Amino acid sequence: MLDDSDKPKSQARERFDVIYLALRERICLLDYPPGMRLGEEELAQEFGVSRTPLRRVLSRLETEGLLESRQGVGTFVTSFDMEGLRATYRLRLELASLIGRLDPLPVAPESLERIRALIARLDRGPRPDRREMARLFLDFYQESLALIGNPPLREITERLYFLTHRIYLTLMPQMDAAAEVEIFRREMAETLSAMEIGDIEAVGLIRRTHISLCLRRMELAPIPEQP
Amino acid sequence: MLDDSDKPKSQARERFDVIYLALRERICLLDYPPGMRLGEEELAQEFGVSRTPLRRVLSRLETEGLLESRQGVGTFVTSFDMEGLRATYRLRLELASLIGRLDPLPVAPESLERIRALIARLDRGPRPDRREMARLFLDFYQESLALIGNPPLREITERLYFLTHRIYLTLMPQMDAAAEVEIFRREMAETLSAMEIGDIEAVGLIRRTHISLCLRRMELAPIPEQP
DNA sequence: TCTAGTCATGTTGTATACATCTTGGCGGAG
DNA sequence: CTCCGCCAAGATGTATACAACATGACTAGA
Repeated sequence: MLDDSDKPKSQARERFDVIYLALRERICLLDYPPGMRLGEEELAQEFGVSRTPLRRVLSRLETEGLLESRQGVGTFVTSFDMEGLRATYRLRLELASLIGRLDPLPVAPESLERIRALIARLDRGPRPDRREMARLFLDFYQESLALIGNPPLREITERLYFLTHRIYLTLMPQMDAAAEVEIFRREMAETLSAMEIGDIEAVGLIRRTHISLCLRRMELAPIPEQP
Repeated sequence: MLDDSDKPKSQARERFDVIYLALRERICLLDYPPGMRLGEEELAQEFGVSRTPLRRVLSRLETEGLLESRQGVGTFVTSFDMEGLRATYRLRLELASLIGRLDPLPVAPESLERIRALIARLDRGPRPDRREMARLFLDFYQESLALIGNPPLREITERLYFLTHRIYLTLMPQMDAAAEVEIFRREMAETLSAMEIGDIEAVGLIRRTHISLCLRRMELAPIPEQP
């Protein structure tokens, strides 16, 4: 999705990508939490464009399930009930085991370095707050996506991550924060080991395991979400 | 995708769906073949709306990979090179085996009737032309989709079908027409048998097999497509 | 004749004004 | 006091005019 290929993009498409990526990141980092209303006019002013191109971005985010527009009311960040969350997680789980089977890409040395840096960021700093955790998750999964050589699989995996991982983040405060940090640290370390020996299949299986365990922990979390 | 749930849709969304489904079907049936240019003004007039809501539909079809807009040039129906086709088919193949594992839905009796009617349509009539075949494929796969209880999996499976099956149709004239018809007939009959005993897992595996064989036959077809 | 430059033409992209819809508050009748 | 209905305000959806852009034909020069 949003191929970062080197061919020149038109200026219009460039603008679209900037706004799209910015809004998607804000939703993913919970700067725009589920249920929040977004004002089209306000956003258009912020990015220095009219409502027309901005609405194009919002429309796409809506088809991806991140937003929901209701005429006369507003545009809102979506949430998930546990049933929808479970369905999506079960699919993500199956897709994870495919990344090693469908055209895996070779591991880039810089990718290993970046993951080591992420682990160091987690170890050195004090206890990270939720937003810092969200940022770390995002940066880490970017490296995972880089291993997927099958274009539609990469696009779908990315989309489902942005769709559901933010819900996990909203449930984090009701979970054992220190434990979650430690689990994430272990996932990064395990993934790094697998990548170092070039075993992409193992990377997929590690991720599959953690997606499954993550879903289980969410199901045990006390408060359900209202759609 | 485009949930046919019974809750009332706003008038705007209703219009969007009508136009979206109409254009997607035309692309899928090769009424709009790969490479064809679509005029926004012309389409807007046909559907009795202005360019604004029409462009919303075109924008979505573009993110789904069915269209490609270039400023100052036009909006074109996309094609695929063999590499992209192979990647997408390999993913479709893996997804097919999931439909029996992820929340399969019970078989509706009317669905069995409709499939029997499709087989009868193929047996009674004369040798069907390509467009009639495209219509039969579409109607048949609609019944397959109805078995997928996992919403994101159903949406993705549907989207990838509309994205690539039309390419198979463009290659059909260079293949053994009678053989292709017979293969399709057998797939429908096999699927019907599996559905009659409620074995959705088998439905998925049958489909997986035929997707794999279909890709192989396409790879052997003489003329490659230009992107 | 060939070639390079110019511009007219038609397309998609953008800005803006207006239409349509939902919601919440206000006010009067019971 | 309660409840029903109306209306005003603000949101998204739509229509239209204009800008930006790519293409091909045409022309002038070598």
